[in-house]
Amino acid sequence: MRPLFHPAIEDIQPEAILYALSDPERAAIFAWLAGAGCGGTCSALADLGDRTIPKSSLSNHFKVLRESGLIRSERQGVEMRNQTRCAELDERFPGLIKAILTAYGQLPEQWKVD
Amino acid sequence: MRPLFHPAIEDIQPEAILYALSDPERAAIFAWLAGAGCGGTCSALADLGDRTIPKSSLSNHFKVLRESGLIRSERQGVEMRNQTRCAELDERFPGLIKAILTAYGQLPEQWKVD
DNA sequence: TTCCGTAGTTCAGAAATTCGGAACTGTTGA
DNA sequence: TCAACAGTTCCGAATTTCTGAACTACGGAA
Repeated sequence: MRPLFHPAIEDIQPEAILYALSDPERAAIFAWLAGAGCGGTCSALADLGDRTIPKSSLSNHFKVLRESGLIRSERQGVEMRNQTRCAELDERFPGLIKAILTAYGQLPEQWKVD
Repeated sequence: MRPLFHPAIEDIQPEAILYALSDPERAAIFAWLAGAGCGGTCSALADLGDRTIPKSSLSNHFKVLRESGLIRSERQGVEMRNQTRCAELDERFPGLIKAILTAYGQLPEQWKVD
C-alpha cells in the first residue's frame, strides 16, 4: 500500500473541495466526521443512510476527501482513523465549509455557536 | 429548441450547486456574470482566460449552471441573456455563494461591502 | 418573402471518469 | 504460522464529459 497523500494547506484547491463535497454520500461522510470529532473509521460507515456502501467505494470516497484536503487519514493499528481538517480549511477558505454543511442541513451541533 | 428549464428556488439542491461550481471554467463564468450585473451573453465569453472554449462546451456550461439553479437565462432577440440568481440563492443557502467565490478569489468588487 | 449572418442548441461518437466485485496488502491476536 | 479483519488496488462495465458538425431560431437587408 502506497503512503497516503495529503496536500499541504496552501496547495488545496477550491475546485477539489467543491467536487469532493458535490457527492451527497461523500458530503454525509464528511459531515459525520466533522460531528464525530475524534477519528471515524471506514467500516463504521458500512451503511450510512439506508444503503450499504461497498467498501471499495467507501475507500475511494475517503481517498477523494483526503486528496482534496478535506480530511487527514492515519493508520492506527488495523484501522484507519480519519479526521477533518476544518480548522486549517476555515483559515484558508473562510466560511466555506460551514456554508456547505449548512446548505446540506448537516452542520454539526457543536458548530452552531456562531 | 425546447424551452429552458429553471428549477424553483426550493428545488435547488446543494450538490448541484457544488457540482456546477467545481469546474473552474464554470465557476469563472458564474463569477463573471455575478460581477457583470446585467445579463452576460454566451458569445461574450469566447475566450475566458487563455483558452478558447468551444461554443458547444460553453452552451453546456450555461445549461449546467441554469439547471443547477445558479443562473437564469432568457432569450432576448438573437442572443441569450444570463444572470445569476444570487439573491434567491443567498436566502436559501446563506453565505454559500459568497464563500465559494471568495475561495476562488473571484468575489466581485460590489460584494465586498460586508 | 427570401436570404444571409449571428447566437446558441442538439447530436453523436471518442475520451475520460466512476462504480463496485474480486483479489490483494498490512496488521493484530491466537 | 495462521486466521481474521480493515482497508486498498485492480480492472472491466457503465456512465459522464467533451467537442466538432449539423441544426434551429431570430433579426436585418434587399
